[in-house]
Amino acid sequence: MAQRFSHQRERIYQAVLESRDHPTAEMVYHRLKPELPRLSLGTVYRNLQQMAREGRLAELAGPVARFDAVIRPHTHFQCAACGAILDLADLPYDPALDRTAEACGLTITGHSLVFTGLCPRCAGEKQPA
Amino acid sequence: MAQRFSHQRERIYQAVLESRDHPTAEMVYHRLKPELPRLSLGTVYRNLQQMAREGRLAELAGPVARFDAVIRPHTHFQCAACGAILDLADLPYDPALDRTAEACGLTITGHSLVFTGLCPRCAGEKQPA
DNA sequence: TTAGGTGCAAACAATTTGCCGTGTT
DNA sequence: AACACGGCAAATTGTTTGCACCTAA
Repeated sequence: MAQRFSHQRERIYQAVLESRDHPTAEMVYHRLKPELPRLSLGTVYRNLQQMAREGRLAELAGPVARFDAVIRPHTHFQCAACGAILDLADLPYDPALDRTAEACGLTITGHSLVFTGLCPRCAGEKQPA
Repeated sequence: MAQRFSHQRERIYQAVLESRDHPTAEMVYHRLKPELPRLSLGTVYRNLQQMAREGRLAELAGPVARFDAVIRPHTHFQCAACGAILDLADLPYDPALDRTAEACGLTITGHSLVFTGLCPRCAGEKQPA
C-alpha cells in the first residue's frame, strides 16, 4: 500500500501547482509532454486521482452532469459517501455575496454554494472501526 | 426556431421536477423507460440540454474534472464565456457557513463556493450587438 | 406542408484498466 | 527481490450527432 517516490508524480504535482488555472488532466498532459515525451495520459489520470484521494490535490466538480428543475438559485448539499444531492431550503441564496465578489473587479452573475458532508442515511451507516 | 410541444420533453421535465435528487441524464432515462419504452437516451440528453439552455432547468457542474494544488479551502470564480477558473483570494472561506448548514441536521465537512460571471478578458471582448 | 422532434446507431470525448516491462526501496 | 509505477492500447463510460421517419402546428 505504501507509495513510492515517483518522478512523474512530482512533475504532475508541480504542473498543477505552477499553473494557477485549475487545469484538467488533458491540460496537465499537454504542458508536461514537451519535457516528458514518454509521459502517457493514463499516468496523468492515475496520479491526479491518487493525489486527490490523498488530499494532496483538490478536485473540482465531477464527470457527470446533473439537472435541477428548481431554477431559482438555492443552496445544495452533496453527500461525500453516496453522492446524493439535496436542496438546503433553509439556507437561502445570498445575493450579498455576489456584491462582495464584484469588489474583486469581476462581473458577477451569480454563484453556486454546495456543502459537503454525510447525508443522514450514510451518517447512520458509519460504524466506528 | 420556435419549439413545439413534445410529449417526451414534458415527461423528462416532470421526471426532473418530481425526483428531488438532481438526477443525471441516465437516471432520468431509467426512470422514464418503463412508461415510455421507446424513449432513447439521446432524446433525454437533447431535451435536458435544450431545457438547460432555455433556463427551464438548471445544470449542476460540468463534465470535465479540474484540479487545484491549493488544498486550503478557498473561493473560486468561473467565467461563463471561456470557462476559465480563477481563485478569489480576497474572498476568504467562511467556516461560519458550515455551522449554519449544520443547523439543517446534516454532518457538514465543508463547502464549495463558486462565483459565475465574465472574466476581465471576456468582458472586454463583449461588444454590444 | 413545414420545421421541429425522435429513435437508432455510430461517432466523440473523458476516464479507467489490464498487461507487462521498469524503477524505487 | 518485491511491489509500486509508467507506457501503451483497449475497454468503459458519458455525451453528441447524422439520418430517416414521425408529428405538432
